[in-house]
Amino acid sequence: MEETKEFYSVEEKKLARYAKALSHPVRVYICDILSKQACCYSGDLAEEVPIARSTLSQHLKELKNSGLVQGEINPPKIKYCLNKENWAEAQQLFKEFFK
Amino acid sequence: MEETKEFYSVEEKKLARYAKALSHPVRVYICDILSKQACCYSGDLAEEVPIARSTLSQHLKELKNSGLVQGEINPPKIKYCLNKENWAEAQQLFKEFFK
DNA sequence: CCTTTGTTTCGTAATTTTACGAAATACGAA
DNA sequence: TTCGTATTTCGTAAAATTACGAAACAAAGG
Repeated sequence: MEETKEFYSVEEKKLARYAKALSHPVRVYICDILSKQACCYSGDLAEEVPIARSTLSQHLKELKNSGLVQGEINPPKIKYCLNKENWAEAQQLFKEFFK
Repeated sequence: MEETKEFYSVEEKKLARYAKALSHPVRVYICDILSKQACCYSGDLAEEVPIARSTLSQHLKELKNSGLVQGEINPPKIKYCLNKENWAEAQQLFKEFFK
């Protein structure tokens, strides 16, 4: 079946993408931390969160792919922060969506 | 590994659940319609949306399970509406989350 | 009762997600 | 260069998601 070219709006697709990034409690938890206390390291999270480091790394990768989070290399650590611009975009999209 | 009993907060889990419900464009689309123009029937959606009726039915089921949407049987049709109470809860959760 | 209408459930397949431990990578320090 | 630390990627497995068409269901109308 030929994809009905761009049936969904850009906003709908963006919102779905951000929602997907937030569809797992650990990713919500990570964002909660990042939004409340600036940046943090993968290792700091690994000590708190009840999952394997490799799994945590996967979740961080997904958050990065969604655009909500960015990682700054600061060897040998990697500092994760919110991506302010995309965070604001997501905020706006959800705000519009719910009203 | 024993699940660290209730590691995530109730809010984090609820938000993840709502986010999951909104993690597919068609479900965002359906909610968009329901939030803008009251209720509608599965068949009305099926005519617009480029997916099989059975697949649409699955998505509606997920929206119902998440609590965002409710269905009223009105034979032989089923009328879908937003669940206002849960909608408001989700709105509030996302609002708090992003600020 | 049989048919039509609107919708969901079933069976199935392909893809994606989630998870883990082991191995790889990258860098600074000894 | 070798070691130690911090983190990611790889390989893999189990479970969930997404999708479809066929079959089932439920109620109204003939």
